Amino acid sequence: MKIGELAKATGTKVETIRYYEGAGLLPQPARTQANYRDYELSHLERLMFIRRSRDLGFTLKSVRELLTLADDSAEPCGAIDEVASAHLLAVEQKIADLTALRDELSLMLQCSGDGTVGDCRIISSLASRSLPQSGDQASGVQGWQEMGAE
Amino acid sequence: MKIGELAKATGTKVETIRYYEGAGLLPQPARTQANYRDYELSHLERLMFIRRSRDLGFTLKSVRELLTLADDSAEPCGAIDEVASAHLLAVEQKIADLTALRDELSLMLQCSGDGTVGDCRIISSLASRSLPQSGDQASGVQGWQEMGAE
DNA sequence: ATGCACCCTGTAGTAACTATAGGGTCAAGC
DNA sequence: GCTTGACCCTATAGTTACTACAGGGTGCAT
Repeated sequence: MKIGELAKATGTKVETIRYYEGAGLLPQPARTQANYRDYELSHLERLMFIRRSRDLGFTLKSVRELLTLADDSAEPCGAIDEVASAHLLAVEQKIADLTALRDELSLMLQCSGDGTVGDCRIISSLASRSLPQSGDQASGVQGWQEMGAE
Repeated sequence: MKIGELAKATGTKVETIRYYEGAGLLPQPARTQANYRDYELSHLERLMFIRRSRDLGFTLKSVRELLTLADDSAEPCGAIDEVASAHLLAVEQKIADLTALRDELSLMLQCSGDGTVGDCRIISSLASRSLPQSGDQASGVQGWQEMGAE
């Protein structure tokens, strides 16, 4: 199957598939005479694995790890368990962070939009400190930007 | 105050401050004879605003918008309200996504690590489809990676 | 005068794609 | 037989929000 078909079958963009190949996640397929990529079922399956893992929030690094582990099917399950557990923990932490955030945001939004900016609660709420809470910068909610609050 | 002091006072890295200046979020400060940046209180306040907004998950683009709105303090509060509400909505969506994710992950993890990879539930769970659920690729959980599940 | 902590600019690297430029291939229709 | 359009190819640059150099200057203390 050609790359466009594979893309459609997995809901992936063509460029993304080529990117995965370059990143070593998807093995290089055979080529047709015209130098088109020619995929087989195994590629489809592997790509579905990758996409599903990504949907579940695993990084490509983790996916690579999972794939390596999965390829060696004699390996004990423990290593995979570890990757997944670590991820679950991270997800739970992220949920906790976001919940705290949501509470703060909705509190902030009690300022309904009738006054002017001068006495806007949101602005003063954002301006108020409480910032270097625990000293470190890299803590807290980070790395889940571009959620579309423009 | 010098850039290092400002950094310490706000829990921001020096490079990040310079980055904000380049990105037009922080106005260019005066310079000392030695060409060192010389900040004033207004810079400190503005930087705190930026950091707090970032902590609350606003993109730099949104922060820029909020700052522009805040600068014109005669403006009605409505526009600010809009930015913040959109963000709150996005956060709530993200929480819902992550919660669904967590449930799926913890279900997956019922496979305790005693078998071999061959019959690991995690792998087969990841391999199973359910992928092009609603046809579009850009949906679902996306953009909150590097949570450390390596 | 020598070390050290701090400052400067400019560039490249990170993650995971996405988009663009500039081309080649294939099947259909006129 | 030739063009049109949909598809394919490679290679490179752009995105977000930083972070990390490299290579050099400054200020103060010993």
